[in-house]
Amino acid sequence: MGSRNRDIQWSAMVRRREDGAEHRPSGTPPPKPRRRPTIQDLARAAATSPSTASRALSGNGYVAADVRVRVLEAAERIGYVPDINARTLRNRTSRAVGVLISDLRNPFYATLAAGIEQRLRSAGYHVIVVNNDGEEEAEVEGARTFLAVRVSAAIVTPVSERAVRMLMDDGVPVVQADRMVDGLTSDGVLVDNVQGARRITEHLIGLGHTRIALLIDETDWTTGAGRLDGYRAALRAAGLPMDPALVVPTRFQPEAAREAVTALLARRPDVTELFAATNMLAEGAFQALQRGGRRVPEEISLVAFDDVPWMSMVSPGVTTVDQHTDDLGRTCAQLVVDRIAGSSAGHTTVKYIEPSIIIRGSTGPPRGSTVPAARPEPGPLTTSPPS
Amino acid sequence: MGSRNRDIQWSAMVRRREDGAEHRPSGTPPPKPRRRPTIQDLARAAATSPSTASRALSGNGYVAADVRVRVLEAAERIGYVPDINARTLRNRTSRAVGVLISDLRNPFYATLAAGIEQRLRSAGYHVIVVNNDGEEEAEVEGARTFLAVRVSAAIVTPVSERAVRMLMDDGVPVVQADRMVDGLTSDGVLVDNVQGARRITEHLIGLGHTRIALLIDETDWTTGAGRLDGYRAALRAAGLPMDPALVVPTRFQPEAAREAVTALLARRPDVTELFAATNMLAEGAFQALQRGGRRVPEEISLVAFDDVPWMSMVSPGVTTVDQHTDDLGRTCAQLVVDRIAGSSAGHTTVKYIEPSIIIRGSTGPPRGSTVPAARPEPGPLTTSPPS
DNA sequence: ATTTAATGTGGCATCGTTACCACAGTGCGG
DNA sequence: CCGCACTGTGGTAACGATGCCACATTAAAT
Repeated sequence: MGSRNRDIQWSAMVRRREDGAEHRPSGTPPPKPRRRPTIQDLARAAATSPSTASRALSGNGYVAADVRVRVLEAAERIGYVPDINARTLRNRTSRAVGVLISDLRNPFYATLAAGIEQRLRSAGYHVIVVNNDGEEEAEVEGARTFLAVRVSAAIVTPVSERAVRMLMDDGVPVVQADRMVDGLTSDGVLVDNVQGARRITEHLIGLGHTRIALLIDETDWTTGAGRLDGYRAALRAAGLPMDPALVVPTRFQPEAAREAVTALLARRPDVTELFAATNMLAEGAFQALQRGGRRVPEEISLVAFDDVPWMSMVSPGVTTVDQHTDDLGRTCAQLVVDRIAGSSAGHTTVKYIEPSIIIRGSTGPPRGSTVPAARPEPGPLTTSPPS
Repeated sequence: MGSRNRDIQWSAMVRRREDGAEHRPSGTPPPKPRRRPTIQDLARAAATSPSTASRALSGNGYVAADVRVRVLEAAERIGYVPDINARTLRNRTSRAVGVLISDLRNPFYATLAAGIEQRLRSAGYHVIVVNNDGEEEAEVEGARTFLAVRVSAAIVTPVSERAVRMLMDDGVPVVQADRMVDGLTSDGVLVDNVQGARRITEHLIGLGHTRIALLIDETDWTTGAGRLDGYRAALRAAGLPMDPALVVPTRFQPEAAREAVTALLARRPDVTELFAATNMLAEGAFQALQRGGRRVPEEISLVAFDDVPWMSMVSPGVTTVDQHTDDLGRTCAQLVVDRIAGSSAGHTTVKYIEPSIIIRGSTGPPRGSTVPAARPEPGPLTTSPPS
């Protein structure tokens, strides 16, 4: 399959083709693309008409058994591959779905995309991926691309209202993933942020923490707002004081979070617990604690929302809310499939993914607590049923 | 933008639309897609002909200035978006590029895809992503999809020979990424695996290690073969014995690597250094060391090939070979752009990405060494120039 | 004044596929 | 024996965009 001979691979930075192809001056257009066999060629090869060949391939309408076989064999023989563009043009509907996400480099979005692609592919769709890097312009540009290729649906982790609205205005079914634009009625799959945040906060309270800082980058979306609400609800329910200074705003980058945490710890040495609202913020928080030489969880505990790989690699592992991102992606894809099939016509569906809590070593009783530390390390374990 | 009001978001698991749309029984096809304006509609709206409208939009051929303005305004007004399928059909060339990769959930591939998408998007292409999960069947299926949509090029991290060959046989320009199928002459972007492995092995030898185990999952591809060769070359150059029992084969999953490492350490307690050939293997190796209670790097050192996020989060951080994956992806995309533009016609290009070494805390002198440990922790630092 | 060039415009065929329709056989019941 | 349902086939017209070509108008050159 591959080469075992490194010398061959290694011999040159640039290999030149040795075939007889004339050297064409650079700048000239590439050689005319080889003409691909059309259904006309196929019909000829199978000694029938294009209409019949089409019916034989698609299974719509009458075709004699032997003719069908002839057509299929001929298709195989001449390497016929139908032109999706022509088909889409004619049928006015495609098997393409647009996926518009914020940042493939973030494992959350990568996993989401993987889940979406997996299910859509097995349902016979292909996926056009546009990354928007969190920028509205790129998002709108992506939406325009989706309209241009006539995708039959789009899955979007929205950054702004415009893109989703554009798509919906044009009649493209949209599934919003992870968060939804307020006021736009589309299908969606959300995580139960309130419940996840509340449950993990309760876990902390149960350990004896009373001064829990929440590190958060936005509260404009249901994600941030829900996590804040869950945090507050847990405090309220436990009758704990709600100290506004413990809700620490930050930008979304790890570096920003790191600085925010460092500043917080200097300002409020009484904090015994950090709750990072996203995996990026958790990254910064973790680094701040590490560089500050804080022992976790003896001096200070840490929890996160959104489980990503590094959290189970570090020690102590980070206690976190598992969003079941893969499932989130697959569910989005399923809604798309249902919507296209028409089985969800007449109403929109918003599904909630029930997150679970993964308790690792980063949480323990607050320092000075009389309760002996019962650390479940090693080996992450889940305390809630799968969603 | 988003909702601050969790109660609204929260009120129901499934919201039903309140508009007057009649409830259609499920199973029936969705309502007819709203007819999108065509270039005919645009021409009418701009009081001109389709030909002129086309010229006005594309900039090919003569159009009076005022007419151009009228057309552009009309396009904006009626929301005209050209149909890519019709255009592709007519032009026999598209702005779509297929990307066929192994595993979006692996940060290596996710980053690669992100780099590819980024550059292609800025060059005006859109990307069709197919994940093959390392399976040949899925890969071939993906290639078939690319042929069907008439992509103008494809970027592939090959799993088998078939898919790449299929594409090339059909005249689709292919850029092979990370590894290349032996005997197929296409553009490609590879990492200088030999050099990377050699340099990091030399680093270990410089620290005093002599019994360095290489954990590796395959040597059939240039990736594995190159890393093995680099490892051997460094040993040879240093005059160290080449113990075949220290080249440890394993399957590619972290779990397999974990078991392989555990078994190795039991069998060969004299090993002072582990070199994991991929990020997945490093994950397993790291876990094995952690669970086995080995102190790193005092008892045993660890290095990896391919830097992924968790390696800089754990402590000690993992010394590793940085493949500049993002750059790898962007370079692939650039080759595609050049190939389509015809500027690389007449020869194929294979580019090598020069990796660099990131020294973190997981490497130190072997136990029993008289040289005092000079640990550069904390703070990763790069010892080589960027590629 | 007449040719020639430059600027502009619209008609038309085409890309490859499919659905609709007309039509041709066959078998069967009345 | 005729009509009718059923099976099966191929012709044809679209889907929407575009580039070629013919043609029209004006400006410039002889």
